[in-house]
Amino acid sequence: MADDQLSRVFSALADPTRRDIVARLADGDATLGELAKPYGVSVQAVSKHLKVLEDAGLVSRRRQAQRKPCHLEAEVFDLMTAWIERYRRQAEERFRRLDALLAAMDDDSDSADITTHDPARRGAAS
Amino acid sequence: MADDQLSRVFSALADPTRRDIVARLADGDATLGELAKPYGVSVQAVSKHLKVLEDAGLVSRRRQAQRKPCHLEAEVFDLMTAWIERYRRQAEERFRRLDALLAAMDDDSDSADITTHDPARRGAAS
DNA sequence: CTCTTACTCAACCGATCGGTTTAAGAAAGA
DNA sequence: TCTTTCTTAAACCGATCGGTTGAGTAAGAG
Repeated sequence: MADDQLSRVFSALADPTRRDIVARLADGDATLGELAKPYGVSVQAVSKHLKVLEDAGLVSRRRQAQRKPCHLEAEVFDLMTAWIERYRRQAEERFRRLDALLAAMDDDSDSADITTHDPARRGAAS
Repeated sequence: MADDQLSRVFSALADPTRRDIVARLADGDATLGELAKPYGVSVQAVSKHLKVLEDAGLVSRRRQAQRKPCHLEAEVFDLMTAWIERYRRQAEERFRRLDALLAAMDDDSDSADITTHDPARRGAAS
């Protein structure tokens, strides 16, 4: 995997177990042992998941006696939403312009062939 | 990798090349050949990237003569932002309550009721 | 029909991933 | 100190990933 933070964050959240861990940490800090219980895997496996989340900056941990509770660092979410929103907006702006163009061509129709974008596709989710 | 769509979307965007492809498609549809040019890898490699994006629902393609232009399906972004916002909000709400609790304990410092936040509560995800 | 363009399929390769088991810290309590 | 509890490290394994090369398909253009 690439070593930039955005890649690490997306990659970390690509795993359902790690997303579930994040979901539980949104509710409150927890230790490795607590986090590991619900899953049918070893504590060591969950420890690895935690390390991935930590490397992505999504989780921080501070030693506290023997324990080392995990804390969700929600700010990193902003990195993703910023990226996502940027290109969503860009795509939407592009659609807006295309729709305007098509509308204009509808008014005075018989010029220009438009093969670059099929308006029938708009709004078709996946 | 897990086979649910959220995992596929996060996983697809965990790769910088694929994010760059998405960025370029936000600017307008493009063919495989066009997309492949800037990268120092084979056309086949880029074709694989496109397949990953297609399986995630981020890109659609329709045959058009020999070509098969790629089109960005920006609606899938909503799936991610919904997930991200949910847990960001949840974490922020939690912080808000904790701050309020600490403030209350500061005001009248011996009757604090710590049961308002139950750390054992489980949030389901994925 | 042949040639060229655009794309895909299949096999392979090294690296990484998610999991295991086994072993080794690190900190508190007896 | 010895024990117990919680966490990490190391080695290993099968599966998947990102890339390659080489051959194959689809559809104009001559």
